[in-house]
Amino acid sequence: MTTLVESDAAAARKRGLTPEQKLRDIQDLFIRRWGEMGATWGINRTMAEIHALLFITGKPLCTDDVMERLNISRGNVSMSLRALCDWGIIRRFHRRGERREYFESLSDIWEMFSIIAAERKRREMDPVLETIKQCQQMLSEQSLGKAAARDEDVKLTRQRLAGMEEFMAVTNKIFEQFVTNAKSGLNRVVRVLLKALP
Amino acid sequence: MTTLVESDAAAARKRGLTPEQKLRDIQDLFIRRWGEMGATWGINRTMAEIHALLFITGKPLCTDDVMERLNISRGNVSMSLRALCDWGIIRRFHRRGERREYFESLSDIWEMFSIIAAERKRREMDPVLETIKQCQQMLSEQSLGKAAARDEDVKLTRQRLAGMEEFMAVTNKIFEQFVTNAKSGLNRVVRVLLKALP
DNA sequence: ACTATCTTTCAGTACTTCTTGAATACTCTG
DNA sequence: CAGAGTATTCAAGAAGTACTGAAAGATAGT
Repeated sequence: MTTLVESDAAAARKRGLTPEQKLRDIQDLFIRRWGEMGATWGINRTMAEIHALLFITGKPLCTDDVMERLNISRGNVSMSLRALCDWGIIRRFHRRGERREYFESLSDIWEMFSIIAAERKRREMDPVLETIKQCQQMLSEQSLGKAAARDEDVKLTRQRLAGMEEFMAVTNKIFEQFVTNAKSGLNRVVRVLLKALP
Repeated sequence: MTTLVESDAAAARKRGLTPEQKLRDIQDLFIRRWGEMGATWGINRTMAEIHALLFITGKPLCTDDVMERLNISRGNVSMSLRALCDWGIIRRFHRRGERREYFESLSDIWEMFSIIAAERKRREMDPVLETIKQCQQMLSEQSLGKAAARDEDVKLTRQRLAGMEEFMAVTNKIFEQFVTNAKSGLNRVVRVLLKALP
């Protein structure tokens, strides 16, 4: 796949494309890869590609720009742009005297990452932590009775839950740090981490 | 959804289930949640559930145990167990004098996390970093020619690529730390990080 | 109020992924 | 080595997701 893309671009260059076309090819390379990555992380490929496009060009684009560039339908673009806005990693924006709306990506990757991390923590990790606590509560001596609570299997499960709780709690904490220290602070976090390690 | 599960379990308790059944209900609660979470992270729900089952019970189980417990077909269980083994987060294992094979989950969550992080880095982040470098190379003055290389749009894209490269590089580094410090070391990493932060 | 331009929605379709179950392969044991 | 018990594979079908295009909904200008 990559090979195909590469050789297309390479061939094109030799055939003497305009600089604009070359730039476009290079951007497409990035866009595709980003889309592929998104797909494996549970983000729909098209949405990831649209975001990659807005990010990599660094320019505000309108619906038709995106449609033309990525060959997708108006409806799809509309829904995906809305979703990206909901996530908060692109901004709608309006040009005086122009009818259509433009969209542009946040430019700071650390900030985008913070936003996404916060949201995924809230949506996916918090509920798990809650469930773990609930399970622990249900496995307590009060809930089960003394005899049952001493059962080997119960003890094992309790142990596993405790391990998982610790893990989730620490992970959550790290996420929180990333979130509250967004932007400038984040770099600090990372520098601290990297220096402190062998 | 949760409410349904909860109230089922609660009702059952009142009807006087055996301790084994109660334990089972509680484990199921965890298993479902874990499955849901997996799904949003690009891991197939069933696979996540099988892993959760092996993890939470802490006991070796055979194919039929899993089939019966989660109501899934033999073929599906077989394939999912293999995939989990490939990931390296569960172990196949053979009991003397018994014909069938058993499976058990690693017990250390930090270790499992390391394993998964390493693999996803390799499969998903490394290729992106490589693509970014390739794009940068193609945008260099040598590749584009002097005039084109000074173009505003080219500069913008170069800037975006640089930002992304930094981000990916740092993230990769963190992942690497997690991986090489697996197990005991990991806790240290985390403690360092958490203490160093406000 | 009408029109031109742009956006959103959504039913239907295309595509992808997951699951099953039956066929096949493997592996012990007598 | 026959056959019982188990495991694996894989084609077909089911379920789930994503995408389109056309129609309806907005909004701004006249």
